[in-house]
This record gives sequence, C-alpha cells and structure tokens, in this order.
Amino acid sequence: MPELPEVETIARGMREALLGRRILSVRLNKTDFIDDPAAMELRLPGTTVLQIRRLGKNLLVDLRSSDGEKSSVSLLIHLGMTGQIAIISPDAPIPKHTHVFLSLDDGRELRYTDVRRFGRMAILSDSEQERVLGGLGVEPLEISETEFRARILSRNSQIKALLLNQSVVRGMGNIYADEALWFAKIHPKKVGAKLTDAEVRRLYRAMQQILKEAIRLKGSSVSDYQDTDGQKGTFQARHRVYQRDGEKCFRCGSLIRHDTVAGRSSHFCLRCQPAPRNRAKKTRRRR
DNA sequence: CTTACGGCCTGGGTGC
DNA sequence: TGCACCCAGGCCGTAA
Repeated sequence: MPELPEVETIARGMREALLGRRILSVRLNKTDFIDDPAAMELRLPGTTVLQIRRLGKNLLVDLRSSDGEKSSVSLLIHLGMTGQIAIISPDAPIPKHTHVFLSLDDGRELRYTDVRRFGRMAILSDSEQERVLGGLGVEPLEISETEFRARILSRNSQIKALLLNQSVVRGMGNIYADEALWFAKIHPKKVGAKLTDAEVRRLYRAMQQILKEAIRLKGSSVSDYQDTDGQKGTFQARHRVYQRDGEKCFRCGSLIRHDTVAGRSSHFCLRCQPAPRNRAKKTRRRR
C-alpha cells in the first residue's frame, strides 16, 4: 500500500520520465475514481509536464497548457491502496484493471492500474488545489520537533490515530505508523496528550529515521506496490512489527501481537510498548 | 472537538 | 472444485 516512501519513489520515477514531456491523448476505462472524467479528456491533451510534486500520499503533476501560461492545471493522483503508475511502451502487455492511458510525445505512455479503485484522480486549478489539499498537515520529514510536539500534545486521540490522520502529519499509513511506534516504544493506544516529552522526541526521531530509510530502499512491497519501472521496494525486509504477529520482537524476544486500534490492525510488542493504564474516566464517584 | 462505523472495491486466504 | 465468508485498508461521509 503506497505510503510516503512509496509515493516518493514513484514521484522520483515520474520526474525522470515525464518532465518536459507533452501529453498527446487520453484514454479512459473505468472512471468512477476520477472526479471529472470529461475534464481529463478535455484538458490534458496538448499540455506539457512542468513539475511533479508529492504532498503526503498525493501526487501533483503540474501542467502548462499549449496556449500559453494563462490556464495552468494540475493532475492530482492518489494511489489509494492498490494504485500503480507505469511509464512504458504502448506495446507492452496491459495488466488487468488498467484504467487510464496518457500517450506521451516520446512514444511511451503513462498507465494507471488500480485493482480496488480506492485511488483518486482529478484535474485541479490552483484554487481547487487549495480546496482539495488545504486540509493536509505538515510533511513528517520537514516538520520541526517543536511543531510535532505541539500537534501531538494538544490532542486527546490515540497516538496511532494521530499518526494516521493526514491533517496532523501527512504521508504515514498503517505500516510506518506501527513501525515508528515500535521504535519509539509507545503503545498505539496511548493518548497523544499523555505522551511524555521523551516519548514525543523518540517518536519524532523514529518517524523521520524510518521514513528516510524506507525511501532509500524504495519503499515496502507488501502487496501490489511497485515503482514506475515495475520494480519492488525492499523495506518490507526491515519491518520490525508490521504483519509479524506471533514472531519474536527484535528487541526483547517476546511475541509480537496485534489488535485493532483506530479501526486498523495494529502490530506491537506489549513488552516494549506497554499498554497505557486506562484511567476510568467520567465514572465520578458519588457520595 | 472526538470516536465509531459503514461504504467503496477486488483478490487472496480459509473452512467446509 | 466450488462456494460462502472474511480480511486487507485510505479516505470520506454520517451519526452520536
């Protein structure tokens, strides 16, 4: 599932293949994951790729129109759970569930394949970008420790939910949230506001270290993920807890467990990440 | 503000 | 071999 390191890897591949390329034509199959399919077909042909940006798990392809600079648009791509982008010869075999084809002026095409169609595509003007992406939080690799602390300590949600909440920090999903919490020795159910300064510091450092390492290894390929050249990432070999239920903790040897936290399966070591004392709240003692 | 949950979607795994 | 069932989870909308 593409999270920040996987999307970053894809963004880099797209920069290499797409900068300066012109889009010649658009072909669509299923369109239920596209905000306005007609706008895709109408506005993309003839545009040139100026820039590829990544905001959390979102990709933005900034385009210059053929008729000058007056009407610049961006193509928003969110890969959801199973979205894949390939930049490849039109003669290559077409995988199942390929729904978008953009033919390019170098003879190749960009293909979007998405089994579950949890992804999203949209054509956005500058003002629409603000509307659609304005709620996003800060990049976890750019946020300061001070700002991170403020965003965690001000919340009464479980820390796992905060890490998954894209308006707090943007880009982490289930894998990297679990991994960061294990490194920081924090139980996923611990409430953000109850973290100690030392815990926040460990979490901040763990989050950044893990994301950097995962980007270096081109992401985690646990199910469908692959980059724009069809290559898999290798960070899954470094997972300490994610999907390691029943295996030994690399730090203390006790067994990794899992539980549902914030509606997601969460993996942790109960010995390294002790469960928070659940304070009996609002059972006010009477008389 | 917060949590909880259903819905979207398909393939892979399990149990019978 | 088939079939019913459940699970994976990012994100959005709704309800409490």
